Amino acid sequence: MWRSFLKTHSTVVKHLERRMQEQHGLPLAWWDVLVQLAEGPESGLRMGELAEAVLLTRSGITRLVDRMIGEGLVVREQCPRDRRGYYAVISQKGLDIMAQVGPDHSENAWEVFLGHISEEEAVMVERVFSRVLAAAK
Amino acid sequence: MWRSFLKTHSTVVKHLERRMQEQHGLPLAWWDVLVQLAEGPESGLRMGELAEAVLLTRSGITRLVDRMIGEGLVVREQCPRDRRGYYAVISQKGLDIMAQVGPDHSENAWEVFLGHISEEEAVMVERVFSRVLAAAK
DNA sequence: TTTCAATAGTTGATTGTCCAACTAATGAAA
DNA sequence: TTTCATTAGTTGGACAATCAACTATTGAAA
Repeated sequence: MWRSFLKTHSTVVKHLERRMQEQHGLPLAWWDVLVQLAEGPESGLRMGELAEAVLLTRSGITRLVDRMIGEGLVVREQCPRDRRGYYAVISQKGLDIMAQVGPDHSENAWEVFLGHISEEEAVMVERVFSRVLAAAK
Repeated sequence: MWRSFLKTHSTVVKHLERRMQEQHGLPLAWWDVLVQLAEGPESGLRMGELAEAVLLTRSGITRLVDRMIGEGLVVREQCPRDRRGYYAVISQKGLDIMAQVGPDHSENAWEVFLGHISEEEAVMVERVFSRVLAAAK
């Protein structure tokens, strides 16, 4: 069971990564960042919050955001209350890209993962993993 | 559900990785290789088979095995039937290390993952993931 | 028997992530 | 008010994985 968990993760993530790269030339990690920023508050997310949300270290997120700024998908804004801090904010171009990529990504995710799992199963798996996460915290 | 899947994977793998590094100074990937070789045939596994089993590319496994040979955990043996091919074979030292690491690793895996999942849940999750994998193949 | 596309594995170059060390700013205690 | 441990984020260096290109070998078709 542990092994099928690992293999499923690897297979599915690689599949989604490859598809998104082919279809839009976008790394999956960039998509994750865009989603977090779009779902979060208008003002953006602090670097540390974003790092946690996308499962990277602080230094990892610094560099990822740097690359995305280089492509104009994200903007860095200084935090007025705490001058050590910065917000990462999604740009209009970032929003445009999301609109293009989103439908394809959903279709891919459905094709390779969600489409093979029933409603009850999803609920069940969700419940199990939440329990694991709560304990690991 | 997708997100809890990703987060669980990340959290659990990082936890096991860290514990194994602290307790025995061994990367998790090395453990995976040792397990595959110990479970496989006496003669060892072809590089390509091993790559597939531990979810790496051929070039990835070449380098990983190189490192493990450097530490004396694995031996490379030429395949007599096909002179392009090589077997990776676990050494006595590799077997000794497994004996030391195994119990701790099992305990860690139980503590952070398996211990929070009931028998029926495990069966269920296994079934779901097998279905996903069969379709992705 | 010769040819040549396919296969096994390695290597060079690149990439993305991490750790450790660092700078700058914060805020609570003396 | 001064001090200093803590926190936010960045940076240099290391490392492991990838892709593309390469060598050597295989085996089937001409």
